Amino acid sequence: MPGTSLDFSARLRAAGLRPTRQRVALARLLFAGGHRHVTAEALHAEVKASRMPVSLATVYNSLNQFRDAGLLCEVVVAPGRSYFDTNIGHHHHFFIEPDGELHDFPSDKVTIAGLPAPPKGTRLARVDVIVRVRR
Amino acid sequence: MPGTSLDFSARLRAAGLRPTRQRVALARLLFAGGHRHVTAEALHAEVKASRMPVSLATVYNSLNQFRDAGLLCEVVVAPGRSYFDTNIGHHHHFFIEPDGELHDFPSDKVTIAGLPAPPKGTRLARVDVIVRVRR
DNA sequence: CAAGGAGTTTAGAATTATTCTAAACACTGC
DNA sequence: GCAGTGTTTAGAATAATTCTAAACTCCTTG
Ligand SMILES: [Mn+2]
Ligand SMILES: [Mn+2]
Ligand SMILES: [Zn+2]
Ligand SMILES: [Zn+2]
Repeated sequence: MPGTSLDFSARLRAAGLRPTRQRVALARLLFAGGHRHVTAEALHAEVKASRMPVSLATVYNSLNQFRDAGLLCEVVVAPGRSYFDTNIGHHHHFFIEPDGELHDFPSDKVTIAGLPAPPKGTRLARVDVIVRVRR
Repeated sequence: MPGTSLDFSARLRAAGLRPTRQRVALARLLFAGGHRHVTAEALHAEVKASRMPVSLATVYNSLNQFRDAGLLCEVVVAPGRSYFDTNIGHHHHFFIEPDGELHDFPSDKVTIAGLPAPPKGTRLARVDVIVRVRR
């Protein structure tokens, strides 16, 4: 029986976050099913429809905390449009331009060769590839 | 003698834009020197310091028009942080995380192999690679 | 080289995404 | 249970950007 509150409590605690009712409710929405790409507003709409509504500020706080704790990552595709991504493995994205849909694709078959060395005094943190497509 | 107003007028006209005083002033700042990565606010500050100040709304309008006309492209690196880029050739970016600096690197030595086919009903528009580095 | 109309600029208001504030609230360890 | 600290919340604030509609200017036409 996956998806009990206890699972999410433990997971949050393991990440150094108190398992409050709000965070557990959000974690369930985010992590119970498969991977998701979700905006703060969309997640707020979802949780508002549940029996345990959560304020928008808490949705933002929680998403930022989850990201900082490594439970999520954030993908910025356009000005004012950022998605929180429950897939934290190495992968890249298709961005479908008119609708704003994001789709994952695995990075293990993608090879990026010939990248120049990072500028002096800097260390590589991450390589983001966004493949923009149109209908 | 590169950089006369006439050059920029012609260039704007060729792009289908009326060469107004404001657009010419902005085009000079953007295109007279080498390639630039500039935010709307930064360009507004620059043009305010000139003998021909331009309103912030016009800076935004012009940057969007220049981008739509293919004179610029826009690079989004973080929520609420987008740069207008006078380099419209194929290239990619280093993003230096704490400072927010953007640096070009040419794409001709970079090979991206193994990209999956675009989702059904879509056509590839552009591939953005952002290499995020930290100090 | 006049109009005159379409396109452009502008100040300021509006919108959107996000963060801040500070008071109320709730986990947690004792 | 209680205290204490961390969390939540409504609402205000901030930041980036767009909208509005009135004033202005480029450019074509006569
Ligand atoms: Mn954020
Ligand atoms: Mn824009
Ligand atoms: Zn993803
Ligand atoms: Zn560039």
